[in-house]
Amino acid sequence: MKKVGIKDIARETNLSISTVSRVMNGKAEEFRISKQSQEIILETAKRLDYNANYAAANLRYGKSNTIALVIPTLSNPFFARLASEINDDFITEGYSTILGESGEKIELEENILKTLVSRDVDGLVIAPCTDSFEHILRLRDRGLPIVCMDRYFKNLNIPYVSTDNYKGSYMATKLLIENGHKDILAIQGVKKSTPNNQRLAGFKAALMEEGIDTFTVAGNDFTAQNGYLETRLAFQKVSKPTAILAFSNTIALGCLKAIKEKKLNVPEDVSLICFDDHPYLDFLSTPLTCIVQPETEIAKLSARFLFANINKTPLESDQVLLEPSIKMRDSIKKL
Amino acid sequence: MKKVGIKDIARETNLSISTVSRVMNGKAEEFRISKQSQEIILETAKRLDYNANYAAANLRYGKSNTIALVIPTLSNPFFARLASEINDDFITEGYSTILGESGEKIELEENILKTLVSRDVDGLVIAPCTDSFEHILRLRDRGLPIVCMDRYFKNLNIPYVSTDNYKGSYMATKLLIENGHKDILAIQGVKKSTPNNQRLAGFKAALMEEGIDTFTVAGNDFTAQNGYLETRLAFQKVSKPTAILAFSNTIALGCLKAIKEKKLNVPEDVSLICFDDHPYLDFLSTPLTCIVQPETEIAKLSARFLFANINKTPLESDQVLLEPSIKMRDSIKKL
DNA sequence: AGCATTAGAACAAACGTTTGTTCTAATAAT
DNA sequence: ATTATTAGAACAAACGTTTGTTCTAATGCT
Repeated sequence: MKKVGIKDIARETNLSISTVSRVMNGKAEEFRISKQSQEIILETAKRLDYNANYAAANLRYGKSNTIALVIPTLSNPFFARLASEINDDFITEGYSTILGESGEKIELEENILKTLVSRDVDGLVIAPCTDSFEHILRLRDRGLPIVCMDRYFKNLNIPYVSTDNYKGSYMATKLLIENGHKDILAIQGVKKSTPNNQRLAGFKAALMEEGIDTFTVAGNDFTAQNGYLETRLAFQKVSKPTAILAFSNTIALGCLKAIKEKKLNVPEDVSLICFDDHPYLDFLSTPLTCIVQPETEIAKLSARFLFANINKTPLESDQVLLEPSIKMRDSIKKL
Repeated sequence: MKKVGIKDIARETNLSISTVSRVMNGKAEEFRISKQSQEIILETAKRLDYNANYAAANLRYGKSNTIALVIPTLSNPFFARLASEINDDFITEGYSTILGESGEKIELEENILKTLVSRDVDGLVIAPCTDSFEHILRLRDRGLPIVCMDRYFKNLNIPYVSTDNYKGSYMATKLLIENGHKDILAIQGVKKSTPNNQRLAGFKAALMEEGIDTFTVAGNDFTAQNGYLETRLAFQKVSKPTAILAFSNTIALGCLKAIKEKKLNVPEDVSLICFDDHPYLDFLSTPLTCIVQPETEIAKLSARFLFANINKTPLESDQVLLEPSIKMRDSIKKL
């Protein structure tokens, strides 16, 4: 692809390369380039349709104006939302985002990070897919600004922003219990992820507090399939749960499918509550009560933390858990 | 960020930079580097945790191994799906994807494309947000491999892959008519996009064929809000539509909301059919019949076309419309 | 008039690769 | 023994910027 460079403009205007460079970078005043030269340069730049070569600039300047966003998958609407929001923030700060999807596979995640270093990204926002962190730490130790989003490492002084998943899960479980449920099935997502662990802990803590020790935890993926399978399994047992806590709305969708197949209804036959809000939850046959995460704030804060890190602006605190809330709809039955 | 380069390896091994480069690029045999040298280079590369500097390689080699993906927004699940699928394909071909979201704003789209050129992307897959194409053509004329995905320009010999939206809309409308509907409201999305135009045309053609001339077209955005607003408006009129054709499932969600507010039901009071399938459609209070697009194939084919273009492998045809299909659920009432 | 200052711009090195060319031993051929 | 060949590797230019330094007129000062 033919490109018009700074050099072409220099030739065209009979000015030097450095002069052109300075004008194009807004350093004209600083280097007292005459108004006249400035004008003629800007004009020919427009006329020739000049495009800076970032690779060259990057090489020289040591900055790529590029940020890596690494998430499990865009097909989970929760992450798609986050990605969309944070991409916006990156753009407005003058960065482009390079997308990485780990597909919840640690080897893939490691590979992605490797190529990112090669691409010389200026920062990384990641939702790590497991609890392994050596590869991330290695980058941090090399000085790459990093923030964990949604998923994080508690004891690793890497900035993070996530929801207080423990609390969300605790609240949801309490709600279920308050409504008389004593036999609750929790269908979890990816086992080694922080949110999942926290949700599990919150779930158990709430049960413990109420002296309930009959519960089941099943599942291993934030997918509808997982929700479907585990729900089917649960309903084959003799003692069926009266309520299900799904660790994501995608999982809940699977639950719904299994429940429907059994010709059962929510909440008459089973109560259901799940993590992550979504517009469609309002229109399901039974609108689903859910734990909502403040996605926009998560994205905004993650971006803020990252740029603080990049620009070396000290920050009071860069590890935060945002408050979840519960959106009441109609999927919980009072027993 | 400190980085280990080819130079460090050269110093460490007492071999020359070029030798190291050749080994790292798998050109060892070609340049008859001794087995011994190869081994020692590979080993120290691993030991030092070497990371290629793509910016430098790009500058020299003129290739960035980067592809730009420009879509309206990730918060539309349809595009999120496409993005996820095609990102996969890019990765497996050894490319990274740079993400661009136009937010349906042409100025933004133009800006994005401008910075992409600067970033020296090797290719572009775009779902253009309007019918304006000069900025895209300019890139094509400079030799940038481009393919349009979902949205395209009919007479512009830029490769594209999309669904036959005319047909999809035609089929859907026919279905409605066959079920006795004569007063149909079409709620459209972004007006100047090809899919929207095609859907509109298909809708009208089907009506025409049946000699029906009472119909309404409203709306201007692929959002739930738009669907909500237009549905409300429609129900304020004296002659209410008996069926709605929503140009996206996001729009349909808005319809549903308005319908629910009016204490009406689908399909008893209004029939509803929409574009784009999604798992949650199965679990709505009334499972929605929809026109499904072959997203995976769209992504796969787009990637194929792009790489054919990049690798200059001639292609029989690179402008295709894939077949839509209708997934029957329960949202259409026989009048 | 002579020197110092300044405005305006050019020069040239450097960033980390890739790659065409050249160099140096060692081996093979005569 | 001398020359030709070859294996193995080093040299050096180039990619398009950015930026510290240097250059050249022109102006200001005494």
